[in-house]
Amino acid sequence: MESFEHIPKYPVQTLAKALDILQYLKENTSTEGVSISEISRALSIGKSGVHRTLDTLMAYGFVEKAGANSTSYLLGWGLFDAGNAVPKQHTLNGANYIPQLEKLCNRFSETVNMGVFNNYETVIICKIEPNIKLRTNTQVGEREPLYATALGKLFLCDFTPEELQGYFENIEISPFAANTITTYEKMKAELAKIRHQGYALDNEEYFDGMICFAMPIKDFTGKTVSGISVSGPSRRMTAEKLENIKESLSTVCAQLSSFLGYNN
Amino acid sequence: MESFEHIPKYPVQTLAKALDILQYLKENTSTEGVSISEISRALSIGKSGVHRTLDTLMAYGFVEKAGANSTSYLLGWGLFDAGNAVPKQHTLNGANYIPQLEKLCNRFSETVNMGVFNNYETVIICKIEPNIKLRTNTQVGEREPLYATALGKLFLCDFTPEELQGYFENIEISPFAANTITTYEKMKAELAKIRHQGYALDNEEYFDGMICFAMPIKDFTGKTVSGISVSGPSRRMTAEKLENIKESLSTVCAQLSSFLGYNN
DNA sequence: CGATTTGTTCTAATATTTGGAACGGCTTTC
DNA sequence: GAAAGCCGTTCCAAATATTAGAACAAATCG
Repeated sequence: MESFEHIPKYPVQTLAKALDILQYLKENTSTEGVSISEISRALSIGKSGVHRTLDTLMAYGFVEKAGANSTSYLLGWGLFDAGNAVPKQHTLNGANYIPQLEKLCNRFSETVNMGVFNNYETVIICKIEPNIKLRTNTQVGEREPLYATALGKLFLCDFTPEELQGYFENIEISPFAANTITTYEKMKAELAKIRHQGYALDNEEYFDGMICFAMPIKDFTGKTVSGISVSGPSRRMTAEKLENIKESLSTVCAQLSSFLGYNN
Repeated sequence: MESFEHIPKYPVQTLAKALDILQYLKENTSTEGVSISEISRALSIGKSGVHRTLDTLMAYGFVEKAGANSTSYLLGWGLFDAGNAVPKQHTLNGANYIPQLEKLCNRFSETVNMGVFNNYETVIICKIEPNIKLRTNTQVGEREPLYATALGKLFLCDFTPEELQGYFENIEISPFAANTITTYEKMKAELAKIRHQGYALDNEEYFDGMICFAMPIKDFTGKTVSGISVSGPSRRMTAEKLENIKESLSTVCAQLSSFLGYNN
């Protein structure tokens, strides 16, 4: 996995430690926050260093104290804000794609996801659900593995055989569901099929009982920069419905791709 | 103005510079990215330092290169990721407020917003709309000025007269709509009224033809940390309706405030 | 009520960051 | 087409900022 990540030649260690702390804070799920001592122990950084780092991060709103008389820390709204600025700088921003995703959601009454490729994972950047009461496991901002999802396989299509092999050698493969593709060879064949078809199908490869149909959005270089998926329970995703989804998605993705300068 | 910000006793300067760079990157609106030299000039940090810092930030996905062969930088999806984790661990999260906001939205068939105070602006953290087809200009994660909105004025209520004056001297005032309050004196009177009433009204101060009613959520220190607003076209926001909104919001905000330890 | 653990402060030793200079590649300009 | 300028990148030694650990008071636990 390391070979895929960007490794700075001249890392700023102080900053790296601060980002490690931020990452550790992010993994906290409670609203109680995390104490300085806990961070110190977990990351093997001196208490005083953690203290000073959190103090500085707090000045920028990236972390906050957890509340009442708490001395524990949470991620702060300044980080929320900064995070929400990210999509605006990326190429698809001007395309006004959300109404299109909503139309797709309304038409098929299934969950519509949009994802981008980042650091050998898919980041869900937009999610439209048919019924607000039905919540699936994934949420905006979360990451999904490439090899087990329809969106992810679209991104894998841009990998050379060597890159794909490297990917499979470096990541930890988990059989999430009945049909998860777990070997390089099978994936190679699958990707060939996807490239030929122009769409990807996740047939119970990530969640048992769930099928996901996805198509790519490409930029002017032909690279798949994003993708849209429609997913639902297998029994509702009939062949006929999938065919209709394919047609609709095809139109939307072609339009967004041309927005990015993709021809043909 | 400064007195509001948290000033670390022992700042980690290296980290502070990195966060300055991140903030500068955030202000960029284009999809072209920002060059190392530009950042270096703008923030008076040596080119090599900017380079090394960006390299480290890139390793964590907080920034990205703008394109395959580009040497300019954009905010990265790792930051998006981190930002989306913020609401999940915030104190109000445990209050499970979204259903309450939805109830408000359903009851009045108007847009319900929730905002928090951060860095002298309001950050919209949740937005519930009665009809998905009607879109207002604001979106989750975006910032609104304090002086022109109902939510913002709630936060201004915590300012001392000196702080308020400093605020008005340091920000750029734009008359967004017919009734935008643009002077310190008028705002001072308005805030006194709001403090007395316990709610804030934006009567066509941000968008012409739009009225917004807001009430504060306070934490254990009595500080207004968040607020909820209901907004709609003036003709629909009758006195009677506003009275009903006031009652409903009052209940919800009191409940959420007590959740944060606010007494009385 | 004693024992532990917490956050915070301080200091001196250390390792880190720093900015400037140098380099090669690229674009612009004359 | 040559030269000048700007770019990102690398390197280095000087100097600064960070670090870990100890010390302390306050809070928590048994």
